[in-house]
Amino acid sequence: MGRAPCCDKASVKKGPWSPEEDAKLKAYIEKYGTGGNWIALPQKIGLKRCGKSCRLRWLNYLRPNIKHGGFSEEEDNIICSLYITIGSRWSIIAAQLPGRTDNDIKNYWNTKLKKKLLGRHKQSNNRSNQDPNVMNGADDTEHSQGLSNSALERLQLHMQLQSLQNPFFFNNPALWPRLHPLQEKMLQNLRSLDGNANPLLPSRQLEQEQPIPSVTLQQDYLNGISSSDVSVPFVTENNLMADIVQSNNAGIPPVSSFHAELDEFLNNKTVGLAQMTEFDCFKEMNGSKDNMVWWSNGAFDAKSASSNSWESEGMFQDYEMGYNM
DNA sequence: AAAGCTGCCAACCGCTTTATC
DNA sequence: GGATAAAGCGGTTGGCAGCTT
Repeated sequence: MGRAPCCDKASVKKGPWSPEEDAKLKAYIEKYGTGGNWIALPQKIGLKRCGKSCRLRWLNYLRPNIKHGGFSEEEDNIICSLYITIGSRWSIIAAQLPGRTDNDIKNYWNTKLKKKLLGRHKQSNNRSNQDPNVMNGADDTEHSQGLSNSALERLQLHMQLQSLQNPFFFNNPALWPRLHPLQEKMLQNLRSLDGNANPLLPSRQLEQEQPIPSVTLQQDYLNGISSSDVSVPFVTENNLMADIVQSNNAGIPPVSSFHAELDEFLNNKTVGLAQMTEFDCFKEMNGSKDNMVWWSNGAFDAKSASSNSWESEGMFQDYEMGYNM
């Protein structure tokens, strides 16, 4: 038995909003607010619209200070950084970009930014096909049935940036940081799908080849640091995010090399072998728990933070999906 | 000039989370 | 603590505009 519809589908209007409807909704909300009940709102003002539709229209279009289009490079950087870090949590990403809506950012990512990043790398990687340690472009996604596109994209972006920016580092597995077991598992799964021949993924020995229950993995991930190896912090998304956002909130240029490199990358600057600064996203994430202050420092509303924080089980879905294959 | 293609974006759908009783 | 309703969220779709052939 399904859930009851929020409104009478037959009697509500669908499709684009007319200027009259916009004016009605805007005038009412500006005067009285939403009254805490979107469902009842359209009836109050005589709109033949679903409450959800009204809410969406207000949030994405009518709300004051909404910006449309014209994303700046700084915004590109933030979106890209956060996407790599947390995936398609558009509401969280939007919370870091004043005036932007989650829908806007989502559309922008899907139609432009993703192509700008993955597309360009596809070209650059085609030129370096001879090197099995250098990854291919986004098309390899097709070979990875079962893995979420979001997780895969993020992984690809991580690694593509690594390989582009620092071939020396990338070709020397000994220099690689220790990954979280989940991340290792994802890499291994990706490799195994291609019979280990997928040039997207360089071969890398797992240090400990033993099955880990997903519950344990989740717990480890929540802890951020392995209880058995405190000296080598795992790659956590939180720490990178804290860096990215703290830089942004302070209104100062980003201090992280990740940001700088990403900025350079987005601006299509050439990076040669001579420029071997250690571009290491992972290193950026080796912060302390203090970095977590971002989550509660008012950078975005606490409700959003709580409902979307790492303690939400959903964040592990991508990883688990890969692990459980 | 017109048909087909592609990119973009507003809006919808349905699932999940949160709040309330 | 469970049931229900509302809100929030992310994925998907439909339609329009501009471009290509």
